[in-house]
Amino acid sequence: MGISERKEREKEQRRNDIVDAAEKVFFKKGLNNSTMDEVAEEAELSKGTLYLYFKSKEEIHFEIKSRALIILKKMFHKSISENKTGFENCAEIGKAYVDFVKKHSNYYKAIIHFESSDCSICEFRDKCEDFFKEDNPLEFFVQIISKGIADGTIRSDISANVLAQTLWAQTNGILQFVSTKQKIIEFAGVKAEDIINSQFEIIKKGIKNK
Amino acid sequence: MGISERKEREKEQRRNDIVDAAEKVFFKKGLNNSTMDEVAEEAELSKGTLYLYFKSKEEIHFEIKSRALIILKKMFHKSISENKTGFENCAEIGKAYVDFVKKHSNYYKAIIHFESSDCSICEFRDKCEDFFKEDNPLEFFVQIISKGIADGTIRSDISANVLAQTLWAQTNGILQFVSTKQKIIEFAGVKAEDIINSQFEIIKKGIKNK
DNA sequence: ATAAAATATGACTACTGGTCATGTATTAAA
DNA sequence: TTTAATACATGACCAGTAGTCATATTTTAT
Repeated sequence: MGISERKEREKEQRRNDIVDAAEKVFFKKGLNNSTMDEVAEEAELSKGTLYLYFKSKEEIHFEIKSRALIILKKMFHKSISENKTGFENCAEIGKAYVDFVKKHSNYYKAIIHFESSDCSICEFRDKCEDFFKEDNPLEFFVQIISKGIADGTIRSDISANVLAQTLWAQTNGILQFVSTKQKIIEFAGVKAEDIINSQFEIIKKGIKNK
Repeated sequence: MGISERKEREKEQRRNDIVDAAEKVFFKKGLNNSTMDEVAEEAELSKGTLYLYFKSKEEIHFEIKSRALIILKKMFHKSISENKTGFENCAEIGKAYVDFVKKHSNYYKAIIHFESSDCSICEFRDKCEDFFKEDNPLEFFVQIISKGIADGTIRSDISANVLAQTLWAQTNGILQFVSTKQKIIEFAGVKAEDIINSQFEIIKKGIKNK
């Protein structure tokens, strides 16, 4: 029987609608200035219904972050030129990330939020698994690093897994810094661009083989 | 007359007492689970009085972060061996930062909080200036980098200012990652230590001259 | 047609950051 | 010493909001 399947689809659809509504509200007014009542109104549902589909405001926000990661992963994929070396691919991915932050700064803020807090949501085993499944750009990055190690363009004394996580965390630090500390950066008489370029230069030297 | 000065001192003292109390409460229960009433009780003052000395809960938290930066800066200073090269000093500072996070994880959380949010408190010009004054470890780091460029042990194609900010932001990314994502890291079968070592290795290669 | 299950509602509660009218202590002036 | 003025302290109170739950409606199964 297809009824339960249809119901499942509808439920999924409604979850999506709620996230759509939340996105509009959160992106417009910021997470902390948005209320669940506003989200409910935007979704044309009652507040109680939101809690039928999500455990908390934070969980909706987490869903937005998941969307962000999906978009980011797609941009990573698109950025790759198959005929280039793993090392060159790495630079392409880096550029794609910078691009993503420029184009989708609101989505990036959602990523920052969950990168910088040991969110209770992530405490569940299955959410950890999520982190390394479809959603996550990191897994793809590991592949590219592996390719670079295999083709001899990336240093081989650090495992692909560790290297990928290191670069991911580092780069998040940089992007977080330039996207939340603009005033301090300009006060110091530096340009965000310079910091990003500097990051690329350091990494290039830092991971190149020999 | 010394009266107004004494009053000034007393006021400063009281501010400190309040921050002491807040620290106890925040560190024990976490910022979000702590209430101003609890802080008031711990400080043996009424809640209204807290607001005579601080504009908001966030401002008290900001003060805790400032303390964290002072401690960190001291550890940076202590870590330096005068007779070594700028390049070697950089590694010492890096180690000192890792040390700080281990020893003072609560203080580090306060730093993370303000590194990862474009906090409204920092919007004022004078707070930006603070960022580069007594409190801030970054200024000292710039000096060390400059030393390294001068003694030829650190690459000179990136300005000391830019390089320092880049490394600072990067390293924050790493430390934030390992201190908030332990579960994900271990789930991936990696050790936090490995990521930190990997970071050091990349940076060493990345900033060494020639 | 009817019972049961699933879904939706919005008034309500609990909590908490921040305020403010009302003190009380301290200092300056008469 | 008395009085006025200023600075400091208080806690009952307010406003805003995440999350709940008894009730109502719709959908499905019998």
